[in-house]
Amino acid sequence: MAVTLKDIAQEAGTTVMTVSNVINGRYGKVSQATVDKVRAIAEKLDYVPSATARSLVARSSRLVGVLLPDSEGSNVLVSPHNVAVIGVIERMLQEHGYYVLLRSIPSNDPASVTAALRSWNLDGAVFIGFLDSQIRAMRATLDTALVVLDSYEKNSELMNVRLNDRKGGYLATRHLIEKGHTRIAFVGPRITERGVVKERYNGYRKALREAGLPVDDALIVATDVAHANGIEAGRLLSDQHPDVTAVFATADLLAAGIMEGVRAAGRDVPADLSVVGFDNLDLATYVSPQLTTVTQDLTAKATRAVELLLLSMHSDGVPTNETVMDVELVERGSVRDLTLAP
Amino acid sequence: MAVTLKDIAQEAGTTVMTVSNVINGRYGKVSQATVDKVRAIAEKLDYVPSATARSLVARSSRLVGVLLPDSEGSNVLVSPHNVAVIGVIERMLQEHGYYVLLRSIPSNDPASVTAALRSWNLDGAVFIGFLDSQIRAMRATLDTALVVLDSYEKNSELMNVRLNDRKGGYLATRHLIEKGHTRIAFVGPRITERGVVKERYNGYRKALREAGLPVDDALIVATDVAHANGIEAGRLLSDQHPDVTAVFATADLLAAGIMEGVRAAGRDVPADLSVVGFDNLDLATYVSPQLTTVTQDLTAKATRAVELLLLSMHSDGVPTNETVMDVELVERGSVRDLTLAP
DNA sequence: TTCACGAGGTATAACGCTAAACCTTCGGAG
DNA sequence: CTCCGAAGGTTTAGCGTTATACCTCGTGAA
Repeated sequence: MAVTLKDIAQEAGTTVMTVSNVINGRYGKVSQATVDKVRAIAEKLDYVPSATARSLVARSSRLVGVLLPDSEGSNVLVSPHNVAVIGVIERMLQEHGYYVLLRSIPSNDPASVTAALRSWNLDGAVFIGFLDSQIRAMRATLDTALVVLDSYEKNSELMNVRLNDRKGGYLATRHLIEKGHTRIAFVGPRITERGVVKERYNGYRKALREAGLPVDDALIVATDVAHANGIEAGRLLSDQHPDVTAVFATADLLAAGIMEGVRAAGRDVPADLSVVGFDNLDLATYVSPQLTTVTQDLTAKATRAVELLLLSMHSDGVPTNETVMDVELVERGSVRDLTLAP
Repeated sequence: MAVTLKDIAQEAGTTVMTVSNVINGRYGKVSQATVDKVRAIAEKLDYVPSATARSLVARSSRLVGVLLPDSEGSNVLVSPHNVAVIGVIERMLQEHGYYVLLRSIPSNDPASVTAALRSWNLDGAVFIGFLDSQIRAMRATLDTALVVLDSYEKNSELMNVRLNDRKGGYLATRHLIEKGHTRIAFVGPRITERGVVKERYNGYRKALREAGLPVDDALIVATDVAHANGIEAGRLLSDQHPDVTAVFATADLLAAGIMEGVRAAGRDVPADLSVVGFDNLDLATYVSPQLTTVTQDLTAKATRAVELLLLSMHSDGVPTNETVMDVELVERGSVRDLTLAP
């Protein structure tokens, strides 16, 4: 049985309220002698205040939900990005005295779980990696301060922190152009109306246009972003598009696969085909040649998200609508410089 | 302001207690008419019971702590293993009506945070990836049902779920022996009195002895388990031990590095050197040749851990002391069969 | 001498919920 | 016609805290 204020009060021969005052540093109302006595007893009994009781009266739980989609067995935790992000978020919230309630959300019926979460009276929530439709469903049932990571919905009052994917696509493609490439393939998931891929594609287009190069739809390879898909894409590219000298892949995993596929087809990276990825996974430095890729500052992203969340938890005005985090290109060994003598 | 039992009672013209009975399915005490009315109103007002209030009276929080060590910026979440494990744990606990409180613990002063956690009156806790000394410190302050993942402490009353690392080392080495290798290096962290590495090493020794092969300390390479260390080790092995035809590396990351180092030294895997790893990371299938490695069933491990935890949460008797999960060898392309004609 | 005031408390109520004891009514059984 | 028990409640108390209002001194000013 846990020690309560009452226990301390009894032993100190005073009231619960006085003990509470001491524990919470509300001196002013208490004599030094009492403070000392209560302090000593609390220490001796190893008193820890009850978070639940406090939540009840304070009408604030000090709990922040971190919600991830759970698609039958493999949830988004799996992405190394999100893992790092969650780590940073947890640590920051901890510093501010908040606790993290981790919850995976069934993709088919997100609202069912958010309803359950509401019972915890969360002070805030972070959504990571959800589809827009899911976000909308959850936001409706869960009633808290809220920040979303990586949403691409336009017309919303959500606080959203996402990457500058367009710039990423642009930087990758421009880099290839600067190195003398003119036939540059775009490999990634099917391009939709809006979303990450569309953004990256827009950056790709922009770079091409800016350089006066044609945008050739034949150079767009639509595929999933797993390693195996990359291998296939690399083969295909080598076989059917021998004129292509460079690829921008929307994910490192894909890029790594492409490198292997190209090699399997008897060609070489970067001699015959240059590759730029996106994400800067650890993997990018494990492959050889090491992968030139687009990188983001995960810590900065997570930090920004928590800052925004804390802000909107403490003041009711929603401060910003969308924060777009910067990206950079990391040059490594997977791009050949065609402007040098052959 | 959240809807409470009181609100419903008012609107239904009855008492809080009756509403509580209806909400919790304690019929028997309530007429069908009342049940229906209260139900309807609760639905209409979108009532969700307060978890904090319930915790307070039930003296059980429905909260399970999942604790991870946090060593200045990069916590153990980073390991893909633990990520998967946490995912499974969360989902299982969710099914049983528990919520997960995720917490990273400063490695230097673990007890400070566990004290704070105690205020949540956790129903249980899972420790993942801690050192024995830390576990002891935390166990002392945190007073709950408890299950530990991957501890190698012997003499304890902890419930511990760990891998059969010894068997892993044994299987890897035996496989190499079966393929005709006799000079087999062991690459991994320094071997300590007890712990993962020691266990794997014991397995390695056992396989060698069993085959009547000498155990040569010169073939033990102590190193960290990062990719870069692997490269170095691969080089070193190629340069200084040309007679060695096979390596057992205690981690896939290391194994992948070794493969690269060997290649950098102008030799080939598996032609000149065979490599077996440990972990079966995704990476193992991304490298070429694909890595032969020791694998574990992460889901089984996480499941077992939660089962044990639930057990010890519900009954006070500590059921088991240590559960050792099985491992298997996955054969892929990084081992050469020397018994075939050259 | 009286009064106001501050210092150092104590008492009460409330947060939202549940367990347990306590009231009504009503329809039989004795 | 009295008493009993069941059905369908209601009341009271309590989980561990905190906010707020309320007491009781002793001191210094009027």
